[in-house]
Amino acid sequence: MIDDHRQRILHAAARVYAQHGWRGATTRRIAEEAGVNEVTIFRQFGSKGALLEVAMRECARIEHAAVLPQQPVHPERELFQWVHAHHASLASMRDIVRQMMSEASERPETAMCAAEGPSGAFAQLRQYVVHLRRHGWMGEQVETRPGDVRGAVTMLMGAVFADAMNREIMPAMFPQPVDDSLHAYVRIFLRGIGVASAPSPTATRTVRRSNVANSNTSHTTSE
Amino acid sequence: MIDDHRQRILHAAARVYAQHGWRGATTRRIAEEAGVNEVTIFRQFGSKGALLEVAMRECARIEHAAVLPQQPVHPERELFQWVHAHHASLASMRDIVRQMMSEASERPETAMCAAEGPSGAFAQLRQYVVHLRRHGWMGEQVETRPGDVRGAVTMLMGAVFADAMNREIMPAMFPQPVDDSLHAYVRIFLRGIGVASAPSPTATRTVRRSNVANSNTSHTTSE
DNA sequence: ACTGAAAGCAAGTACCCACTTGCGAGCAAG
DNA sequence: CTTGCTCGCAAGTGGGTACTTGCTTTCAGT
Repeated sequence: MIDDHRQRILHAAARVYAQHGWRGATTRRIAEEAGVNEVTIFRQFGSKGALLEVAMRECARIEHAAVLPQQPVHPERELFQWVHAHHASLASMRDIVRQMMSEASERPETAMCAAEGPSGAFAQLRQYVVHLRRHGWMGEQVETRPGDVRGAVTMLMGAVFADAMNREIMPAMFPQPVDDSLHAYVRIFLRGIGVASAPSPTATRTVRRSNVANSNTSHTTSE
Repeated sequence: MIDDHRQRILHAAARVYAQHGWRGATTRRIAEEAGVNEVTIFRQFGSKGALLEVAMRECARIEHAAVLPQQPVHPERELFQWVHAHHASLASMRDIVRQMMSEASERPETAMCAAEGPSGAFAQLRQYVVHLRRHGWMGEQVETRPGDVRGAVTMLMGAVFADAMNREIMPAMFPQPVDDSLHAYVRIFLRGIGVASAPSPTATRTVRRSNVANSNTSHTTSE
């Protein structure tokens, strides 16, 4: 209540920036969108640059609630839910992320800000894969080459990112509804890293033992 | 030779636009970059908008030379080469594509222009999958669900797109060198759509019969 | 009712932008 | 030599933009 104006200005700034980019986000437009006098912006934030910096930092603080479990039970379902949340979160910030990326060369800090979300999700997914292996979900990977698991993680994240960014402007590349695509991504990802529909009991037992033995140094880095 | 200035201005416009976007691509900057007087731009093209339109149309006319064969012989190798070329092409236009996408809402025609390349590649890849199936490379797909093949095509294209666009600004998400990643994408894609390392003879025979049945499609069987 | 902080309003400053105009220099063809 | 074309140069126009200043209004806390 006390900072009603401040919040309104911040949200308006984010909206206008998302639509028109840095140069197009004029103080006049932001003030108009916020229903506030232009001078108020300068009194509150000092300058357009300071305003946008605060607005972007605020915007980057969103974190998608979905979390991958440490003990996989139903990988396909768990991954789909997670991917779905990640996709929704990215899609809701679509315009802002696009602007930030296009200004990466001119204002590098904004690009860093846009990279935070996906990078965190990437790390989460890698950790989940470690748990999958530890709990015996990944087969003998007879055909899997050394870098393929890492590549699969990058591939899934990239596909979800591209889907969230481009679906609306390139309908030809997305013939299926979102959920169908996401399900397909997840299934192909799991097949790609050699996850069957049930964990192999022997592997489960083996890893359980080794987990008890050295619980902290376990082969988390090996993929 | 005769249109030395015109070409210099066009190239300069593309470069400046790629770096600074539409609003940041001022006629002064373009003229400076081209080593030409600002007035020359207006005499040659009439307006900044007309210049950029010509420049973007010119830029979109690039087409990546790689073509997928109609008769698959070594899917992994063929796909990698194709994907590699597509990735290189996208990466070389990275900045321009980013700008175009960020201005999709303000200038829709530029987004259409940016979508041409990927859409064409998408259609090519779908066609290649048809040829793979027709020539017996795809197994009984006992586990493949109806939309998964389409999803796999979208996924591969999306992953390559995201890789080309984001690799440099989000190094955390791309731990491997480009070629390793691309190889992984291709292998996971092939595994995802159920392509083994050699075509199944029974499937080949089956398809051969159906090809004879309706032989209007040119299937170029070489046996 | 009084006070002080915050907001609105009108006007102004200094700059940048797209675009125009007028003029003179080079240069090739008749 | 003249004609015609293109280019460079200098200056200017009208509009937008970030930001400032001075003044008035509003309104909550005392």
